[in-house]
Amino acid sequence: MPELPEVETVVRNYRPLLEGRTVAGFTTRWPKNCLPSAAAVRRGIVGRTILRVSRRAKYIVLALDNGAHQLIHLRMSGRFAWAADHEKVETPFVRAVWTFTDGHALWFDDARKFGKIVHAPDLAAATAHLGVEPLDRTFTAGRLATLLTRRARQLKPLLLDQSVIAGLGNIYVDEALHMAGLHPLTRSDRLTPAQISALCKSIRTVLRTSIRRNGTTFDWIYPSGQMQNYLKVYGRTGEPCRRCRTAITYLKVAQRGTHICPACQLTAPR
DNA sequence: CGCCATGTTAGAGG
DNA sequence: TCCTCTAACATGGC
Repeated sequence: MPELPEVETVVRNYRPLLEGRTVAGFTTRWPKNCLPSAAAVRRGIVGRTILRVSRRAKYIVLALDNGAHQLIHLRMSGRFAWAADHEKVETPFVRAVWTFTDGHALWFDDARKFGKIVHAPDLAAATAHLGVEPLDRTFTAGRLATLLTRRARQLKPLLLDQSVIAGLGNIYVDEALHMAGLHPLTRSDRLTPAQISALCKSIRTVLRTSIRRNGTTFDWIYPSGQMQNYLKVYGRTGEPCRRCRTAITYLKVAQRGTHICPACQLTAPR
């Protein structure tokens, strides 16, 4: 389910539910998801009060009252469910449950079991591998130019690399490249300053637009998003480009399904 | 059955 | 050292 806009939407929805609540218990039915271990995750959060809920890249960050943090990554199919006062909400693929001292509960449902729950005594260390936040004010055309030019990589996989830019995923990279008129196989060190500037602007616009629409909804995993109705290329193979009416084509780039308008995104590969 | 999937990472090979 | 590609994780939907 999650790229940056979807995770941001989850954070905004769950912030008022979680902040100020104290964890009474934590159980997991898939211990492999817990890092460094299920015991460490449980010990790290039971008895703690959640002070703040925020987001770093695609991680949901719970700031605890002892200075430690818990990070949750939804990966492909993770989602939260909320149970009011002692209510039973047995979702289909429950992998973990947090219970709170007032009887409420948070459920982590994750069909594919790729999601991660991480105990982080040191938040900075736990997130040190992550690159720049694309919606941060430090993400400028100049900064992007440095990131692109210091390497000679295919543009799309570079934008998906979380250690370079943190938060973009398959949908929004395709959307941003289309908006900027760039082919996903363009070499990262061969963009003109104007193209880099356009790409920077497109990334920020696409992400902000999606957050405004509560993210993209494809299936039961992530309800209530509206961005799927506004996508320009992702999932639109064979349909006409909204700009030039040329049929959207599908290709594989770095093993990921990729959607482009072959007329609007003509920049030379290699 | 075969192929697809909003993510990430380890390992092989050039 | 850097880059690219494959396989793997595990499961559901079409």
